[in-house]
Amino acid sequence: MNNYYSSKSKFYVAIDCIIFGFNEGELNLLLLKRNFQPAMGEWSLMGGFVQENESTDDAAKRVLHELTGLDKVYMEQVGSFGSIDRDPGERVISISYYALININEYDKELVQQHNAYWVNINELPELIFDHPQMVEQARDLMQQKASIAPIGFNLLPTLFTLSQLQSLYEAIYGEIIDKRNFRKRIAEMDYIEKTDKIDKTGSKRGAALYKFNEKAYRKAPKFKL
Amino acid sequence: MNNYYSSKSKFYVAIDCIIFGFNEGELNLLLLKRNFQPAMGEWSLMGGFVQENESTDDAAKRVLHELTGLDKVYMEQVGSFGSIDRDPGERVISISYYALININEYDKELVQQHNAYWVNINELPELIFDHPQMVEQARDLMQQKASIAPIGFNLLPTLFTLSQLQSLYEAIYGEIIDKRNFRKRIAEMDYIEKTDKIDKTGSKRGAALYKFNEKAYRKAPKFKL
DNA sequence: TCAAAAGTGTTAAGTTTACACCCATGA
DNA sequence: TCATGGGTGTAAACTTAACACTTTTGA
Repeated sequence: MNNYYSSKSKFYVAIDCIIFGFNEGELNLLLLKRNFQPAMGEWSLMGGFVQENESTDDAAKRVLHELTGLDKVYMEQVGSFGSIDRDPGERVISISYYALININEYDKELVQQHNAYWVNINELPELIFDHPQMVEQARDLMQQKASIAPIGFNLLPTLFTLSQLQSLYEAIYGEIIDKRNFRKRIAEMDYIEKTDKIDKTGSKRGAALYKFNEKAYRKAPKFKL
Repeated sequence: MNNYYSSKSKFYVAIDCIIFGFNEGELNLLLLKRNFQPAMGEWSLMGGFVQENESTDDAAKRVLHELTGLDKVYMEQVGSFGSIDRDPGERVISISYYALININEYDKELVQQHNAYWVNINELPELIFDHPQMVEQARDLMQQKASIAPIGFNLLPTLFTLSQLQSLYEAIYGEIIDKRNFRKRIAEMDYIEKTDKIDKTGSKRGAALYKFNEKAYRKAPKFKL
């Protein structure tokens, strides 16, 4: 250590993850009912401490992986939270990230081991520390980002119906969307491709399944929903 | 310290400030030509380390104050930067904030002592570490925020002409704006109030001076530029 | 046969953009 | 008197929002 840094303080730096999932028309968060200290028995976000050998982005991936078993998940930094007493046990500076996962693909055993549950985002329990603010900021940021970039597909299966997609955006924005206007806008996005597959689970008639074509999107990256 | 935290690593946490000023139709950043180690002689953002007795937001205010002498400045967190080797001297996690200041009101002596200079944002020198990314993110965030909230006024004197205001927004967006359309939009914002004062410095004819009425804005907070 | 979700176009309203000349004044 | 920035309105283009009925099929 050279002299320049020697008189400075060091801090614990934590990661907290706001994990979004989408199921049956509702946005959900994956929350821990803590079976460990501190704040045992209370609800919190999944978290962990940054380690020496990893960047903060890598730490966020690791923490998400520890709970869900998932890799290569869409994550975005929300920001850092640095009030002196935000964690009553110790001074901890936390960096929060949100993640968008397909609710069918996570490791259910790991989640059970952590005592984690999907909770409807409109019916959240009380959360510890400043986690409510983290959730609020994550939600705002995700909503904003989802309106200008095609990140919503991370919350859906590879193949989805337009009704599912619409219902997802209705959940993200918290408002209903006109079906014809919605489909008109989707039709203009050539990278949202109709497949020849039909989903029969959602209706008697059956609905066409679509997929998001990442490569085609990169060629014509215009998106607005 | 309780057992929960004891095995975890601690980190230096720094603040870096992207300080925006506006002068003669141009956006500028206040940058240091470092007369200290590390990276002496190179250009960087103003920075400092977070201390035990302050929140990260307070640390950002302190760091800005150390350079400019200013208090109560509009600041917003850009995000945290946590690559392992971002600071080649030591592992340092940095949180960056941008600040909007009135270029007429800072403490010039302090700035001189720090060997800091205003640099046109379109002619920036090479910056150390990951400061270029911080600047880019700050610029994007500020531009985005300026379009939906009346933060631009922080870059102007209390009284300003519509030409100055337009020129500011042209600098923020990096594109020219139609004068009549611009003034139409301003006229709809009742909280941007015409005073009976005239600025004669910018033209022979003289231009009406306007002011931003914060209280009136809070009653009808609609803004879009 | 009917309930339930899928699918499909047109029009009105609102917003955004383009555009050109006169005014007041000090040098 | 003229060069300079200040100040003003209208029409066309475009975007967004509102709206209702037919189709398919399994129960």
